[in-house]
Amino acid sequence: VTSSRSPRATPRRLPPDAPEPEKRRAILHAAVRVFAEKGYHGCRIADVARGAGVAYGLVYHYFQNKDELLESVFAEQWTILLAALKAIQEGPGSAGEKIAGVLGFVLDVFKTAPTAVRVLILEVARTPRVLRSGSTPETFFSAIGILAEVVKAGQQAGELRDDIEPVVAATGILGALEMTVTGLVVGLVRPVGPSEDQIDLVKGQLVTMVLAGLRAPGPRAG
Amino acid sequence: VTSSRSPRATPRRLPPDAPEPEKRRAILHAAVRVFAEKGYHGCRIADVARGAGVAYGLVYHYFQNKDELLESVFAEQWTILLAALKAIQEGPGSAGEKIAGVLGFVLDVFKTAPTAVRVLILEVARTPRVLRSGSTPETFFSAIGILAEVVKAGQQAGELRDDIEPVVAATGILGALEMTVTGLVVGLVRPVGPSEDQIDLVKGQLVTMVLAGLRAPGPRAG
Amino acid sequence: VTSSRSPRATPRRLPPDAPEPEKRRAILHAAVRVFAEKGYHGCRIADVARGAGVAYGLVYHYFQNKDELLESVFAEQWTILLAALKAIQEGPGSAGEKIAGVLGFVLDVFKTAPTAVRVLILEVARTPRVLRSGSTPETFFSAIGILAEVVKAGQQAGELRDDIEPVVAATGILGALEMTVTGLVVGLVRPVGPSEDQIDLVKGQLVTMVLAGLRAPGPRAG
Amino acid sequence: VTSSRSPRATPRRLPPDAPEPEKRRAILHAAVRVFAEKGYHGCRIADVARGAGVAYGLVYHYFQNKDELLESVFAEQWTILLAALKAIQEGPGSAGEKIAGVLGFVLDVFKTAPTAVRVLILEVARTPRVLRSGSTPETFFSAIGILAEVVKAGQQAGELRDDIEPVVAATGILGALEMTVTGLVVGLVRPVGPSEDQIDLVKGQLVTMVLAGLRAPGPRAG
DNA sequence: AATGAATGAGCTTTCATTCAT
DNA sequence: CATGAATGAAAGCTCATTCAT
Repeated sequence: VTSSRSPRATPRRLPPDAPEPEKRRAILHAAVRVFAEKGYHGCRIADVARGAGVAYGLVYHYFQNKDELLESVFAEQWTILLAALKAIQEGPGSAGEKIAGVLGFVLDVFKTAPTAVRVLILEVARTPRVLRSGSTPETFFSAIGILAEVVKAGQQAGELRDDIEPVVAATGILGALEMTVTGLVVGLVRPVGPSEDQIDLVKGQLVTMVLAGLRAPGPRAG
Repeated sequence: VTSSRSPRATPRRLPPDAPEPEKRRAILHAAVRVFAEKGYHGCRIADVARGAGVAYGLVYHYFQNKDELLESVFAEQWTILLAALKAIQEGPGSAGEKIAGVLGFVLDVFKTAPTAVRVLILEVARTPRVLRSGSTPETFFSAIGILAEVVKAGQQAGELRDDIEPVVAATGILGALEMTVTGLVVGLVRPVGPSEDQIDLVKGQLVTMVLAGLRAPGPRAG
Repeated sequence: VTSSRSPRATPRRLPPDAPEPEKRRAILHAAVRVFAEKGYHGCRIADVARGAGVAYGLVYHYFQNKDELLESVFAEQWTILLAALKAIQEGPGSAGEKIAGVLGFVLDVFKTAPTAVRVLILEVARTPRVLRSGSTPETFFSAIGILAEVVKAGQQAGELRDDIEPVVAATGILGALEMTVTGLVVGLVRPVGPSEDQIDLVKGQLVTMVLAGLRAPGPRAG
Repeated sequence: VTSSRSPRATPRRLPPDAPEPEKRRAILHAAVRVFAEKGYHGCRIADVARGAGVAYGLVYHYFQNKDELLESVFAEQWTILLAALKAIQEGPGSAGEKIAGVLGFVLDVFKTAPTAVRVLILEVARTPRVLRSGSTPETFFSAIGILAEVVKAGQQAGELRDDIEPVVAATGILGALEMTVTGLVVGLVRPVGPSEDQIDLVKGQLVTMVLAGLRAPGPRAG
């Protein structure tokens, strides 16, 4: 693992104005695929280049090094996910509806882009320290933060039980979600090649369970 | 010329009767440490050998190769964990108590051996396909199976709600547990260097939440 | 972790059209030298690379692994030799002349490139099964086949005695040739540093003996 | 190749009186087998020990090191062969009969112990310099020497043509013999699993050819 | 922007040899 | 005599990274 090399001199990110070159895109996409397929360490940049149909060296033209490439993959995926979560958080609806929204969103994305979700889910928090720290502050744990906000709001509104710390609750929720997706990915929860209906079924049960676990044991809430 | 070698006659596993050699133990222990510290790929067998205080080659005397070594680490840890889960499952108590027991057990172990738990938690299901498949059938998913049994029994006893499939429930529970441990490990849920009290606190909240999520919405159970 | 690699898509052989890179040549040449000097097993890749004046890794850029490298050496040398034999076979002249031609050709080559011949002669059929089988069908035994054809033609023309099977004859001829070259190589037949005259002398005697052994015991051949 | 290690301190040959220990025998036998099967370098002493059914270290009890072991194998085999050749040389009969005797002897031995012959034939002169030189003066080339004596005697007796140097003749003869055996071993000359009759056939043709090649072109000798 | 040959440090694996028992 | 665990140097192979074109 050569991660801790030089202190990132020129972050070869694009100048903000220029349109993103097509091949950079291709590389990034290929990286997601290869990454999802072989994991962080099994992912050789030769594979990525081949997968993108570009020359070996071009990867290094667009990305400083392997770590920056993978970091970009993460960043991109997380940016999307976090934006969605934030939108849900700031949108209308009760805390319960928002939580259900988050669970539903992730599982819906999974239906259309299991590979990307797989990358996000299976590899996060298992990548070298260096990769996570600093340069990519957006991680699973940002997601936990957002969800914790939702929970806290729900508690203050009396909707959710308040004998559980928001962070603990959020952690549990996302854990359950992640493992469920993992289960779907590896074919545990359901036979592989996930039919959408099955996923919806699972989604419903997951939402039920999670909300029941958080709902304030109010005066006969139903 | 590795080509003309005959395929290892004697699998380097121990004969089942013989007592395990002290140094094999040492290597295994060192492997857990190094593994936990550097992750699967950062783990060089040179480190393991040094950590165990043995010569380089001895690792290869006891283990076929790096993969088999790490596989053994997994297998060992899982064997322990699964045995404990099974004991809980087959022991006395209601489904709720058993589930609480599982959550408590894992978090208790974490208090005494965070490193080992970390290995189990952080690296499992993130290791190369090859490693997981076949040789080590005991994985996280066996654990899910056991827990699903507990849930099913609870449902049949009318103790737990039955509108959630046991596997889905078990997946959610273990997911929440895993993410909680991860949170503890990476210092999200609480500041690092986990004081036991804090862990107990978290444990209580997790149990509360999980059980609330599963309990049958009975006639005013309180 | 070599396990999860996908089996090399592109065989590192050259595309048949492209001109052979200069350094590949250099590596091959160096391999012949080192190989001849130290034999199959004494031949370390590091030596070859150093001998060719290239970096270690480049060897693996052009050749899959050590075995493939040495296989290429063999293949190349044999290709040359077999082409020459075929040319002789298909050329003009009596069977006796052709046999003499073969013997002469090999010994002449030996005069100018003893190293290469040495590789061919001393290492052939002593290399691991794997190396010989399949991928390099051109071996000593193809040479025997060609020579057997010559013998058979000579027999049918009444020039050579026909109470000996062509294959047996060819085997004997090439055996005598090989051992003679070996003798020259190791300095048995003549003091080392073979003077050309001495070789010519030996050549003459060998040809005499071989032809006498095969000639049809005709009506007073003289 | 660790051949050139220390200058053989204690040649751990047995004291000449003691009977050879049974296990030493076993090791030697196993060495022949493994050697024949895998060649000089593929032959690991672990294999030999296992093949002999003795402990790893015992090999080192009886033999200084790997080279000495293999040397012993050679020495033993050659001792037998050279004794036989010498007996033939010093026995009665014409030069032609003696040459035929040598060819016949080797091919007969091959019928009963192809493995041993294979070792002798396929590996000789391909083993590291060190092994051949000095300690084991008995090599293929001693055999050539003996045969050359026979030829010389035949020439002086007017039986064999004298326009060929004895050494050259002997080299050719043994070369033809070796290659023929090789051909039999690898199944070129005849389908594998050599039926004895086929070998006898080949033997007859080989003798015919060799003698015809050497016989003095006398006054109508027939 | 694009290419891919070239580099070499770093890691895994092998195996002859030693030695305590 | 006999054992086999222990040692460690040596060599094969990988792959991130560079660079001339």
